[in-house]
Amino acid sequence: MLLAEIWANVKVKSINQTYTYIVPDNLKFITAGWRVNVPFGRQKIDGFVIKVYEGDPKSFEFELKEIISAIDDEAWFTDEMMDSAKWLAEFYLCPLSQTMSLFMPGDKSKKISAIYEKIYKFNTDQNLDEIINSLQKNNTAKIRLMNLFRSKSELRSIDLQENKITSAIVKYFVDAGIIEIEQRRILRDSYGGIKPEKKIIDLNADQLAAIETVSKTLEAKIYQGFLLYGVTGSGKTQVYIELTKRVRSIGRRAVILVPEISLTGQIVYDFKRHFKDIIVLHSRLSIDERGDAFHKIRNGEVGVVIGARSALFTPIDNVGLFVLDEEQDHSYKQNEPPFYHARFVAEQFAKFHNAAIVFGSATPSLETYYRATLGDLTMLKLPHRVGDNELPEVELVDMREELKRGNKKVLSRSLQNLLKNTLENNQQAILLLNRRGYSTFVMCRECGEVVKCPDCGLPMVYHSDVKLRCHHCDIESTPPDICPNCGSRYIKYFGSGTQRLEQTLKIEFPNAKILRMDRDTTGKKFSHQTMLQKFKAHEFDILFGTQMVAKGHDIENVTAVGILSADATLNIPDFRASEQCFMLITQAAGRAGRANFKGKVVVQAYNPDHEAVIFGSQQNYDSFCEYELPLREDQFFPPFSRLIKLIFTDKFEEIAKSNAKKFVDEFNENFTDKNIFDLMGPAPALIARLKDIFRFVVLIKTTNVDQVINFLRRCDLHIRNDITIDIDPSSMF
DNA sequence: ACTAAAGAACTC
DNA sequence: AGTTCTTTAGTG
Repeated sequence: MLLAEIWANVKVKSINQTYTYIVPDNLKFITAGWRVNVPFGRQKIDGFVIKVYEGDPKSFEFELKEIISAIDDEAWFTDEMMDSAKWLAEFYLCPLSQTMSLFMPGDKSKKISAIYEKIYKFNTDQNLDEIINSLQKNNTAKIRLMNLFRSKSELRSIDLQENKITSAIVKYFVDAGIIEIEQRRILRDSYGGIKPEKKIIDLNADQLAAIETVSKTLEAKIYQGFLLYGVTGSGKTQVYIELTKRVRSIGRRAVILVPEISLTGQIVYDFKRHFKDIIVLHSRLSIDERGDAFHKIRNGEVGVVIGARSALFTPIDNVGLFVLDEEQDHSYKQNEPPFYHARFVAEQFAKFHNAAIVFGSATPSLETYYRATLGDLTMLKLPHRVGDNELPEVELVDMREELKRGNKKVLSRSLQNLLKNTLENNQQAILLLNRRGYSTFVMCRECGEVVKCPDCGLPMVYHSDVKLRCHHCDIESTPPDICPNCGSRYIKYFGSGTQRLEQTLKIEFPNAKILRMDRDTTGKKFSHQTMLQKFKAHEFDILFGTQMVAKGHDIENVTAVGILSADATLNIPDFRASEQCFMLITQAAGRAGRANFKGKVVVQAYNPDHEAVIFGSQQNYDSFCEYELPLREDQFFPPFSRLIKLIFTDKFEEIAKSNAKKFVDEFNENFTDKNIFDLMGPAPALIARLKDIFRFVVLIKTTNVDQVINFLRRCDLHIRNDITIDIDPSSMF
């Protein structure tokens, strides 16, 4: 009898195996990869067919149940998708159902509702002229319909409507066997309307050299990783496009990843100039839209997939090129189960496909940059801006000085003047508010001193119960009234109050049109893009908002950029604080003066002496690396190690803590070489108490992740509900 | 002795 | 996860 191994699509860690079902006669056609409905205990659930084979149901100690039905009309998962899902589940220590769900639009198996339209075709056995001659001359509608077939072989209902042809007339020809009706699936495509003009761009020598280097790998059809390290405005997108052309010309496909939905607009537009068979994928599309996209990809109609990290998980085959634009961006990390990092997954997939992978950035992550210096990735440099536009002039403003001179406003006098001049010249400005994520800290506005933990030196985090906590050492204290460093009373609690900027701007520049852009104002699918388009069309003079205003769009008329509290990121208790601060300044500064005008940037900081701020203002990536890398090596942090973050949770603080401690002891017994396996914690998580559940963090640092992952599996950590495992986490706590 | 509530076990 | 079986706590 035909049996099937099914993986239940129930995202719970304790179900960590396949279940065997009988394949009923009416479903004999199913194979591995089909999605099915099965009875499971007292309920009906959906599941994935892992294997189909001949077997004897009586050889089981229990009665086997039958599969109820198939969900789709074909196998949903290709072999490649299943292999990838298996690898993901193994590496990220999560149930297979979780990683297989990544390859579906929506996490419950749902049949994609296809839309069909009628296509009217002329029966080619017939002679068009003879038919028209045979029609009565006064029946103009019938003649009109037949004449339409002279120019078109197929008609759609729009054509009939436009020519005022009723269904009765169509029916006459259908009954006579002259017209045939075909149902054809309509595939939704929200980006279908974009039809840019072709534009020929000359490539410079650096771009050509990069293209040639990667092309050799493309032609050899082997795996190789590249870092395309190009300053802002150096024409990386053009390199991606040329490489995509090359990979298409040898009959293979390309996957282009961008960090966020908001960034797909520009790159899709650029790619549409050169390619027709593009599909755009991201999580904001409706389930059915994504389903249609999968359908096209599965049919081989798509040559280029562009999208956010989820665009990795499609039925695409024969991929020759992966591109990760802005590879340093943290959006590539999924901060919920299965906590995958698209940068790492894309590289693994490139290995599966024997494909080239290009990581592009003006400010590469230290991980990627370090690998390139080791030769693990091939370094490709684009050191010049296209058209040799000048880099903007950057002025660093010491906000402590501003206060001393009596300016208590959020805008320094320099920035104030810059904005004034910009508006007078009818040019545009971007202001970046640096919100430091979820953590808040306490700082002296006079000397820039931040309250730090006496034990480890990381900034202490301010909590609403008026206490400061170190999230590394579990030490508490009360916030000081006067600065412990200089005795000043100007103590400021950073973390909120950023909304005031909009009011300030309106008062200072009453005639300027101001556009605010942040998470709250960019809800809908395209509003981010429409906002940018409006700003680009100069409907607004000043664009201000959080991080997202700093990211990859070029607007020619922007000549001024201001970064407020540029160094606030430094006070996040995380080893990447400096890197993030540096990146933010560099990226934001790169927005100024991209085309014909030289730009000017004002960077406001309370710690203008910090290397991250100095090198950021100079846009000097190499010096920043020289400064930061030895510090990382010292502390055994990435890129010199990889991290695994474990979070132990429990209703009782003591239990969470002691479970964590128990694990730490077990780990230390197994791994004695601290140069390869090191560990921090347990420490209370940044959000130490979430919904009355206590959370403790253990951070493993290692140069041998695979060995640690195997150890975690041996300890059965992956099936425990009270533990979260995050490999390559984006933050420490 | 009985019932309600909390935990553990199981789902082909 | 959702359901059922098993153990424990609570009650007069």
